[in-house]
Amino acid sequence: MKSNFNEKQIQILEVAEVLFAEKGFDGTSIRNIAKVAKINVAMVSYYFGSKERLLESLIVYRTSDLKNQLDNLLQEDLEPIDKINKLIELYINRINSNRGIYRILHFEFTSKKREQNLQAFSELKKGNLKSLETIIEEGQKKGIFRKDVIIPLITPTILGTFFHFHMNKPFFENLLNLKTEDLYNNYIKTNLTKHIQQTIKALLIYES
Amino acid sequence: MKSNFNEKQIQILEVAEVLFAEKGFDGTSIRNIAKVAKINVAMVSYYFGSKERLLESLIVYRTSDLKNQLDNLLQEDLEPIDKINKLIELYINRINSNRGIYRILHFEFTSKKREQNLQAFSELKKGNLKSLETIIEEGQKKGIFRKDVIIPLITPTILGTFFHFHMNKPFFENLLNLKTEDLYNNYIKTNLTKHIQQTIKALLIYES
DNA sequence: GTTTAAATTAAACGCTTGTTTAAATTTGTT
DNA sequence: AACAAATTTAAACAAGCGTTTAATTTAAAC
Repeated sequence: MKSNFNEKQIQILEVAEVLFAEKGFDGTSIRNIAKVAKINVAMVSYYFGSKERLLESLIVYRTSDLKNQLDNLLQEDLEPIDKINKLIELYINRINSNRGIYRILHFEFTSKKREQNLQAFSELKKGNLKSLETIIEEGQKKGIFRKDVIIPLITPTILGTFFHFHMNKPFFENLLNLKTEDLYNNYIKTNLTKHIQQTIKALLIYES
Repeated sequence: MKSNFNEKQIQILEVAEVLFAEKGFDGTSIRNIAKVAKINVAMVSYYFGSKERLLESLIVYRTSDLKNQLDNLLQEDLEPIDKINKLIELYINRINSNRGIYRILHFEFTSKKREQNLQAFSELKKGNLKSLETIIEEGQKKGIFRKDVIIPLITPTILGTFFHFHMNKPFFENLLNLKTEDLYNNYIKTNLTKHIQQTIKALLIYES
């Protein structure tokens, strides 16, 4: 898919992503973005109209191809539990390599004041949930998954675990001795991913 | 435990809590706090020194008695799994009835720029983890809990699930038809709490 | 090469920010 | 009642905010 933004716009968007993620939307000024991106303050208004619209553009720019990735996964020929594991891996990989925008989404779109812009984001989440539902129902029909799980609460467990870990990065770096960025990333890719997969598997398959 | 803050200070703190939670630290101005609390803008500086120190005071004011609650739980005469369930309930109840401050902690103390104030908060988290560890090791000794779980990752699953649900409140209100505040609260108290307990139990007890 | 449109700039706009000042008021003590 | 200390106030401060303006430079079209 070709992007609707030109070079200059992308340059601004990517600086904005870093700064919004680092210091929040309110904590970042247009002058701050302009300085880092080495452009004039007026360029943001010129290209995006306003600071608020810059944020919207950023979200469009970064989340437009997730749905495709999920659809591809659904059509693979795998056992339900393997699909779940792959979905967890996909989520974590994706969020982990787009930390900036997901941090921004997490921080800015949970507050009341931005509820009006929520629609596109909300549709994205509903689509994601639908994909998960499809996989789980398939597993239930096959008699592999238990039927008393509340499917909409599984996403919070997957994403919430990851986010809570990542949002408390300094704490866990210290606690688990993850001194370098590589060690930290590796811990996410292996231990944290495995923990989440293990947790969801236990939840779906366990029979008391 | 008696509070170190006088009436006027508490009045300011509680308004600040509401506004910080609602609009974020950067999104809330001292004049905004002053207007809602019906005091003069200068009073914040007079009583707390600065806006930043107001935030620190707020955290002290709201988190000073959690440790006691956890210690009491540890000394109860219960099976490990019941202690875990009670701990989950305690966490959720506590966070749920102090949503403001936990939202603020979650939002403000995960960004790089406030890392220096993190120490007191970090100690709190370490203490909480220690309590959880004690319970799980007890269960492992008794042969009830599996031994290949990564204990520090259980807290992210418990709290992360809750937070992710709560941070996406508008989405889940819509999805699950929780039209009133009462319905929403009740869903947390019953279904969400049960989901988390079920998840952690499955994780701890499941044997492949 | 001239004309037209797009991009970029510096400067200014009015407004809000956190904090300080110094004067006024209230409260407590003798 | 008189004094001192604590509290509260309105006003001012400099600095930063998002956005707009109008002039200038660059690029494209003819």
